[in-house]
Amino acid sequence: MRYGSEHKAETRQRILDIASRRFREEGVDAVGVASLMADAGLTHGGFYAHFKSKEELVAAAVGTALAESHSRIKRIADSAENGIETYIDAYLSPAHRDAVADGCCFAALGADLSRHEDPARAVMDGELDPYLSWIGTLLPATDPASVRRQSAALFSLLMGTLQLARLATDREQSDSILDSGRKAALQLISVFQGV
Amino acid sequence: MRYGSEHKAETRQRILDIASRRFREEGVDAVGVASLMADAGLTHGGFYAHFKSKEELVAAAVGTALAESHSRIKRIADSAENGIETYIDAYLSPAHRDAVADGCCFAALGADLSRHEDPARAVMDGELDPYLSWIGTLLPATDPASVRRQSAALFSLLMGTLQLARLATDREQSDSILDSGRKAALQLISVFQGV
DNA sequence: TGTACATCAGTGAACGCGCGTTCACTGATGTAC
DNA sequence: TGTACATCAGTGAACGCGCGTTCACTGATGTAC
Repeated sequence: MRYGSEHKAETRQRILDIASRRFREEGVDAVGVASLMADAGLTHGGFYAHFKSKEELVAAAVGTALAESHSRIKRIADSAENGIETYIDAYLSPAHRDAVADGCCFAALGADLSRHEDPARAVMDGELDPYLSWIGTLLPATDPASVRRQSAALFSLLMGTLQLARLATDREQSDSILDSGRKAALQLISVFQGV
Repeated sequence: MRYGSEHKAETRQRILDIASRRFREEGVDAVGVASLMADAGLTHGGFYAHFKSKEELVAAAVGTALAESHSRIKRIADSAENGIETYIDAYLSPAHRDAVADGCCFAALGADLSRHEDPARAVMDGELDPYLSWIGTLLPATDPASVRRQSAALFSLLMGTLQLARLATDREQSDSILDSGRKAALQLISVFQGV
């Protein structure tokens, strides 16, 4: 079976897209290579024509997940009039809570990956700084050190809120956790602005 | 080998203590029954004299972990003059960041457990409300609904900050994330107090 | 234009391994007589 | 007090299973002549 010149790259991308979604949804350990390849319409043996190991796939898939979820939320926030409020609302929306597979990679896999020193953790660690810097661009400008502190705190609040909302089984309680986080985030922004 | 009357209960507790620490440190899936029993000085076969299944152990160990880490931090905060500040400082201390095995169970296992509907998740879910209520007792009293919202937001900020600090590989960056969270938490408290 | 060959993405059987779980067994101790 | 027996926490071999990984092979297509 010989294929066109872009065929292999397309297959690799298909595996990456599926992996980046399923890892967030089910956790890295719960998703096996064979099951992943089956989802891509292939058999497990072919996997190693695309990746050296599962570890390497995890790192690449985390990179894909970070890039994808961040570019989506950046697009929403950067095009809005009030970027920071739009960002907060999108991040703490019930839709984001319910769409783990397409959602924030830090919230879904951060606690897991922080346990090991492996390539995937390095990828996520490396993406933290740029992401916090981007959040900084949405904040009222003061000195860089303050912006950095404020970005970190705001994102911590959002990520923690999202995870708590995902943990709560009761729908009403979960919704109210999201509301609490949204309100507190806006209050925090006000403090940052010196209002 | 027949033993004294409390012997079996002691063994069960020993397994639970080891499991509650190792699950937080390494993750539930990474800790096998055999390895756990070896840590307790026993062989794997005896496990099922104490627990019906690994799933049941996980639920019991999560209960132990929650009870232990909460009672420790409550003791510290409740005995202090300014409970809420003491709580924030303890939760966001470098010591807590570095002691995953003895630390907050929500931060260590929350994201993992929120993926399944199993007994352990139910245990953790059930402990969330009481824990947020306790945080509420440290907050300046207003109406119950506000206190609840404030507790949820404060804890989200703390948990998110702790996880982010654990994710960051660079020690200096991690310390500064903890500082950011501490500062933001205090600012949030001030807003809650209407200062 | 037609034929022979090289390519290589994908196949699927097989590998060693560790997992959770089961079960016949052990043997030190408590109890009954 | 001494003997026979019951108890049962813990042992360790064995189970089926799914994991990540390897590898000899396939066969449709591109290339060379």
